[in-house]
Amino acid sequence: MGRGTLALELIGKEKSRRVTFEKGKSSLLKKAKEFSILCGVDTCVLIYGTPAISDRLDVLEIWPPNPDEWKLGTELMKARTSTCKDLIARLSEEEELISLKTLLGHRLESAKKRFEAMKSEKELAALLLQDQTNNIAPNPLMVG
Amino acid sequence: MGRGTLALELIGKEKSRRVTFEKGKSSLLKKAKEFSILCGVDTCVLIYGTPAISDRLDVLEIWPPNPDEWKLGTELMKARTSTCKDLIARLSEEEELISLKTLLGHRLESAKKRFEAMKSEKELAALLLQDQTNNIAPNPLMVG
DNA sequence: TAGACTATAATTAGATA
DNA sequence: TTATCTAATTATAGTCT
Repeated sequence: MGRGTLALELIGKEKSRRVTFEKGKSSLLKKAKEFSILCGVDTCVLIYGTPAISDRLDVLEIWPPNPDEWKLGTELMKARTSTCKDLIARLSEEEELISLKTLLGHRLESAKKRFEAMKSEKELAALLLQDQTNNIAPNPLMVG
Repeated sequence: MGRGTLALELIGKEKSRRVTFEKGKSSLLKKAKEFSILCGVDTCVLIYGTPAISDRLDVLEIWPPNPDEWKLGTELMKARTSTCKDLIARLSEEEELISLKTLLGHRLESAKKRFEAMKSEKELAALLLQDQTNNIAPNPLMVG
């Protein structure tokens, strides 16, 4: 599209790829928001920008934004993210399991073990509280 | 867009809304696929089409398609869905928790309890196996 | 009912600042 | 760098089959 036509394959030039990534991400999320509002359906987009985009870190981007990461509480932001909360609220127990299996696949087992390893409710509460005040640190396993 | 311009609000007429939903879904997923290929990033889209679209059932749509639901094993389909598998494979433990918190939010606790209630590895294996052979049945809690 | 058409709106690749 | 511009292309709302 635009001045020239692009083949449907990985963009070779890193600079062009990064520019197209930033433009395309905005466009995709805008489209998802429009679609969600016009049709009254909850929509969620996950983008895992590595390694073609970020050569040093893995970046998992989630739309609508993670409620834990909200810095401002304006009505506008609340409105923009309400669909995600509704989605969460309406997920049944079975659908949670289906979502988990789909998104986590064969790593379901390790997630289960992780949950079981949590000794107390306090530990979980502390973890949730921590992410509300700090940015999410790059995972040490992924760096270097 | 098109012949007229549409306000950014829920489309009132059910027929128009359903048509826009079908068109918009195709467009959104096409855009996601293009974005994913051009920029070399893994992308996942969840659409929860209820109750504005489907008045009787809740329909959770996932792109790329849920591997558990594949009926055909062509190379094309494998290629189209490989990004989702890669996404899953590369999720770190921390990122799993972040994803879980975002997608499940306040229902994290109930999911945790559900996992803990599973008595043995055999139970989980049986559940996974069951969904590979059967279609996912509509949740009785959601119907009627 | 679902698909094709099309005038118009929206997007965007490359260029430029 | 990051933002803006714009010709070229794609998407689509309403209409017609």
